[in-house]
Amino acid sequence: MSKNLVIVESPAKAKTIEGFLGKDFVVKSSFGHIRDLSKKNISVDIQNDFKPEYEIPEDKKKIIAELKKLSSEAEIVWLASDEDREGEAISWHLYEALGLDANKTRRIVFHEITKTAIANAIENPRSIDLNLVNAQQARRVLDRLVGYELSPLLWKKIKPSLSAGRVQSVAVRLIVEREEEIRNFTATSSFRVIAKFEIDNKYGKAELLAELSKRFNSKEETIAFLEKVVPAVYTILEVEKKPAKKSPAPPFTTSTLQQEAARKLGFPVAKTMMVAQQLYEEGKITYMRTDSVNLSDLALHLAKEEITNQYGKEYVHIRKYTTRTKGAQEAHEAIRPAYMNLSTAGHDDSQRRLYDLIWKRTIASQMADAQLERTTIDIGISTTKTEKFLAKGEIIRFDGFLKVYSESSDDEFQEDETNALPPVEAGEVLGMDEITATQRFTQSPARYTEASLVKKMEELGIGRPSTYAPTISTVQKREYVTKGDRDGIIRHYTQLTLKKNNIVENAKSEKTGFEKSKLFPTDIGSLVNNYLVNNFGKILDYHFTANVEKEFDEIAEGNREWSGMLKEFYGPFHTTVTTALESTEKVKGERHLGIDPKTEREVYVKIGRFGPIVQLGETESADGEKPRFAGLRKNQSIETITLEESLELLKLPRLVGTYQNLDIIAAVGRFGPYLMHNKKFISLPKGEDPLTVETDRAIQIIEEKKIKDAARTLKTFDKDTDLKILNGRYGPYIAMGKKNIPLPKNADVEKLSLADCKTIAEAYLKTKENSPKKSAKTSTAAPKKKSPAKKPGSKSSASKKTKK
DNA sequence: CAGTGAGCGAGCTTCCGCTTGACTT
Repeated sequence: MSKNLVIVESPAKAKTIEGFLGKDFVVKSSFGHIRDLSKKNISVDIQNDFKPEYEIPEDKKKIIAELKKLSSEAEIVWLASDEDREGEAISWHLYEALGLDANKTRRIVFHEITKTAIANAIENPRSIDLNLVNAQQARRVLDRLVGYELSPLLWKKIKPSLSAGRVQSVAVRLIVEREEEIRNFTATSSFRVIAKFEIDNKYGKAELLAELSKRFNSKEETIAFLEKVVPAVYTILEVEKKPAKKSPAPPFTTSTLQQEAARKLGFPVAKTMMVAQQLYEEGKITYMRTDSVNLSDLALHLAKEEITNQYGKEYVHIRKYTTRTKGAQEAHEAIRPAYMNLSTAGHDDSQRRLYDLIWKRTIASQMADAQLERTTIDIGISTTKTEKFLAKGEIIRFDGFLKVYSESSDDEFQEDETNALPPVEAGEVLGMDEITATQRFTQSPARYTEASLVKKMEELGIGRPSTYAPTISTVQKREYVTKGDRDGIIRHYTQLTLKKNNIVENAKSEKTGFEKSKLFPTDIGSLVNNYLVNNFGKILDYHFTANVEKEFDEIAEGNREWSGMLKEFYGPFHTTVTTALESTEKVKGERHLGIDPKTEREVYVKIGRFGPIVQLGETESADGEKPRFAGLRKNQSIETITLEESLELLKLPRLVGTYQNLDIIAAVGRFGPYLMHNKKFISLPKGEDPLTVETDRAIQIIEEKKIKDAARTLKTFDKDTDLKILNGRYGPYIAMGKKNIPLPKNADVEKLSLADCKTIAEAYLKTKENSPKKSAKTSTAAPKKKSPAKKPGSKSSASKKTKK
């Protein structure tokens, strides 16, 4: 009906813009891309200049139908997707899929969502930039070729359902190599010497801590130094004061928001994005997937007003930040509050905290520098010329932006705390209270957190704001990487103290290396990575993306033909894939650990069907004896396990003792350590070791489990002991043999007869057979996927989220 | 929920980037 149809990418944006344009405009959203290569096969005609075969995915058909109808009725269709490579492609796909008429189609772009910006865009339409579209097609096709040729290779060589891609494989590589660095790291130690001086001058009494200009590598050197300074006199040589300043960090991009929300609020990146999305949809913040640090003029103006009102005009310093990130496309503004004068917003705690962070960061970015004064005091030692003590301090003369916000750092081991120093003057002689020399160790590189991995990926130009969080979830879903904690280790160190002319040595210990929510590579992650790095080094290269981006840019500028670029890449790539496929050998990452002294058989560690295992003996041995296997424990890995640890594992299953004339066996299975008694499995509680658990304790655990099971049993039948009604996590259910059948919500357990149960069970199993695509055979391989078992009759059997 | 590991081998898995819901678990 309307004269003008405007199509943007996001519905929230559509709503805002519609308000700015008059009645003659209707604004709709495409919800992102509307066409793509088919998921089922590679969908690229390689022989025919890599022609992509596009289709409209099922969930976009309704949108396309609606847009088609509206566009046929409109006089002018305005394609207003983002002004980057992907946005240009969206416009082109819309043009093609909707069958638009060139004469009534206009391409417009705007950088900020204000009435004037949009009016301005409408005044200055252009046509679709096909070079930019082709650059996007090259990107899309290259990613498809890499992903859909490498993944099947992994299925064949390593394990089904694995995946590889330009982005995810490099992300995994970063984590695997960081782990290697940590493993190869050897800590060295040095002695850090700190003196405590007593000041007593015209300004009063005070204490002054100062560090020696040199660290000693050995205890002997340290002691020699301390002995040398026993008779020393300490004099202040110089007091140097220097002005310094600190500037605020730029406004948030997706990546920096994820980092700060992780550091300051402890949010995983997926949570940050979810909460930001909620705030965006409420109109509280601007778009949350952006690589731009730019703020609109309107935003700057309002920030200035807000800062003046709240803190005074001396706190205002309007700044224009420029993006230095590799490959940034800057189709949006930085992430900022929609209304600068709204200092709090959000419906729940997470929303309020994230909004607060965004508000403060944005406001601070437009505030004055903090003015500091850094003081260094040099303290001379009368008995040596080669060393001196230094005291460093810092005071804030003008807080500026620090009044509102200060950025956190990833560095967990910041040792230098800076505070104000007491007033002193050159020439003063100081009283020495004590000198402490503490052995300090160098730290291994830190494991990545989700957020620090995003930071690294952004630096390398790998991935985009819309994919950081999904990529991190993919590599975890594939079990290449797990998020976990590491207990620290106790480290012993030496401390030497000089006090009242005596040198005392103390042996001390500290806990070090404790890590929480860090990314660890799994064995399969390392295995896949090593295989890919060895065979596809070019793609796994940290600079691969940056290099192809340069070529995409050439295509975008019209200086290069896109199918030619792909041909150059695909030729050698495909040859490598083909040769790799020809060798039929499976990749198992096998390591030979040595020989078991008892049986004199070889011990190996490798990846088995269900994960890493140790193997005792050959698969095809001359004496026909079969090998024995044992799974690795959670905190063990193929790369680090020793022969001794492997032999320990091979001691299982082990006979613990007997109870009620039946054997108790301890072993480790798919779900961790367990006891087996009377053909029943009983998980070993945390802290119990299957290798050492004793009979008495085992009996206790078995009895506890029996009591628990009894509490779980709601009803049994004498005629059929195979069928029971139990109480589970999701309410009462029928346990029939190995199958579990949930009971209807309103079922009265008391009144149910055996026949009733059987009827319910049969009905349930029947619907279950029919509902999934294929009838579920006994699933041999990956038992991960569960068929969506619907409860019969009740559609709204909404089981509320279970908290763990 | 469930507690294997050999070998055979149906039928399936998979990429990156744009965008939101409609669904479980």
